[in-house]
Amino acid sequence: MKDVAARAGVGLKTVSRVVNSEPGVTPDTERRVQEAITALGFRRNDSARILRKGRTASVGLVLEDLADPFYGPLSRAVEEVARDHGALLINGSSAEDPAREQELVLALCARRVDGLVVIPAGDDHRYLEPEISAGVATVFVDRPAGRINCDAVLSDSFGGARDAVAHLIAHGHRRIGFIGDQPRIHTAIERLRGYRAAMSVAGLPVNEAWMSLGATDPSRVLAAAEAMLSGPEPVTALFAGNNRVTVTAVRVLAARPGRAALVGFDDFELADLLSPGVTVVAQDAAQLGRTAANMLFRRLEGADEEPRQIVLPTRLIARGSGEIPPAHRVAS
Amino acid sequence: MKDVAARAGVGLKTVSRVVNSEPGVTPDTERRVQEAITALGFRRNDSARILRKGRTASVGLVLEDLADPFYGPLSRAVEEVARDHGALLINGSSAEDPAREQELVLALCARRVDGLVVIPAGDDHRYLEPEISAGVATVFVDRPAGRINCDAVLSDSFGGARDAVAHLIAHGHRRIGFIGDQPRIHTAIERLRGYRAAMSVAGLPVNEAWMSLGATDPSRVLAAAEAMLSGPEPVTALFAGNNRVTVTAVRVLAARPGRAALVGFDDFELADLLSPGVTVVAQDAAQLGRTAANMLFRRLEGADEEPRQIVLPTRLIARGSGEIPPAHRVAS
DNA sequence: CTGAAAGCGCTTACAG
DNA sequence: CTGAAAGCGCTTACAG
Repeated sequence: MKDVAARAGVGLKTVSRVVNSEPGVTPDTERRVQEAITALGFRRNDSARILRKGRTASVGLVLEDLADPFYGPLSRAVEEVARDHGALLINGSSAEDPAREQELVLALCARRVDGLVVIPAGDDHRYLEPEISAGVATVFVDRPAGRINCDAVLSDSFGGARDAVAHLIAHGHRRIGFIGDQPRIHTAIERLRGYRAAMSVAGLPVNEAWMSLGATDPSRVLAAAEAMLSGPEPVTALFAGNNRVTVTAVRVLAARPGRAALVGFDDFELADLLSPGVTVVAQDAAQLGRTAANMLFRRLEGADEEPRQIVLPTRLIARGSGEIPPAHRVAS
Repeated sequence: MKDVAARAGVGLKTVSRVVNSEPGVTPDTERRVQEAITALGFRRNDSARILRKGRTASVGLVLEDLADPFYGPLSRAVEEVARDHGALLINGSSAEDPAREQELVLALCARRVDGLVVIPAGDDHRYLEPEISAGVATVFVDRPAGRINCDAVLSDSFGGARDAVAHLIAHGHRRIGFIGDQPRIHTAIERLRGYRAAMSVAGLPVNEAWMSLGATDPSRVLAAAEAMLSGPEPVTALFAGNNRVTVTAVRVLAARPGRAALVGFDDFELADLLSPGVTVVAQDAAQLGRTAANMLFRRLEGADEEPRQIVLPTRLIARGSGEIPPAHRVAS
């Protein structure tokens, strides 16, 4: 910039004005500055600008896994809102590891992102307190913050799970298995609660062997499903706690004779084209991201309300797999 | 930092040393500084650090659409490599709009990302020349740069398409339709070339009505597929130019009597569980991202070779849809 | 309409 | 082992 000013024979401030298209520069001066800019190949350094201005026009997004199809539309929605506000998106995957989540979040804070959208892996976010009081707006998505009071946008995991299980019960099932995410994760606990509530309302007993929380990698889910579908008290239906579990459950069931019923949490592409179509409790990932991002920018524009929690409804979509009746030898 | 130094009764440089855990500080001094840091809630401002150091430890990733399942694993792979090198990922979607691509790329350059991984939407990247000569390492992925000489990592679109179409021909098809992406996009042209090559090698005539390039939104693809499958010279098989097209083609075919054959470019989740399973030419999205990111960091570490183009092989996976013979009335 | 001075919060190069 | 000075490349607040 100094070189540009020298070459154009003007002051630094004038160059700054031209670069930012501020008013108050004669057309003639502007032309000289523009010429110097192209001649010297000048490119404004936004780091310096940021240092001076205080705002970085960037927001951080921390999620579990960029490669998970559930997070694609969510990220995209956050990005679009950020773009509308002239902000870039810096993001990273926690790989469901709380230590890595914290490392990422703090790295983002050190970069002075204006705000943070977090899909937490951990359940203790007190490490964020200094950052939040220093002014980093933060909104949690999909799962609430742990041990701090913070904005959050969630899906109705409890209600959705309850509806899913009630649906299976309405189709005659009495022995229903639940395979969910790790118990550290809020949605896993909520969906388990919903499962229990539906069973309890229907007056059905629950066997501990019908509930399995843990990692959602295929091998773990496969083992859990096989165990529930075999043994002395086999389940006649499965409720899968998220899209990763559902996909593996579909594979397990396709490979077995005498199909058990299945309802999955999260919709997924082509679920309707499988045979049978997969009945799901759908949540709107894009809407989740959009709502969170809007909340974030409202905070950034100075909204000074108490932290809020927004819960978005889920929707049961019947496609066939959830309407399969219990196998004959199992009918009550 | 000044406040911390004052409170601890030391110089600025000592605080800097503690913050960066550099050697040469007495344990006692260090303790005093640490105390001041926590008491004052000090958080290092990386913007200032970046301004001074020159390197931002961040790389930009510009892709078409974060929500497209093809880019999820690719992004994740780039992120992992960046993480191994201590860099963060800033990313954005071009939405297949060349102007938006350029806007994003230049915004990333103004932030002084160390390097750039670009899945281009446009076909003219001369706007990047000043940036590249200023030292921004750049690697293109999935599609090469246009009108500049730059590193690129591609899948073998031509070979993969040729194999796909040859596979259909080997199963008796003579009238084969190709539905691809917009002709501005390199992969669309290459896959069309592969289609033509396979037809030509087999001595089969090609009807212009059997080739349709354009947007990959469902309505356009649906119309194109319906047109090819109807009319005076209906095709008996479809070759879908990417995963978005394939998914719509699966829907179209499922809704029609007398199934046409289908081979898709790009593998996708659950392709094997559909009925019939969908035969695809698979490319390894994660490998594409990983290779590109490694290339980028090699450049950042000073590798000063000529720009290279790496082409990764594709793999045909037969699952049923590509092995359906032509309908009877159509057999030659 | 234009510019000189001060400063954003760090690090570098140097001296003690 | 420790620190004062200069500077990274911009913008802000002010004066002319």
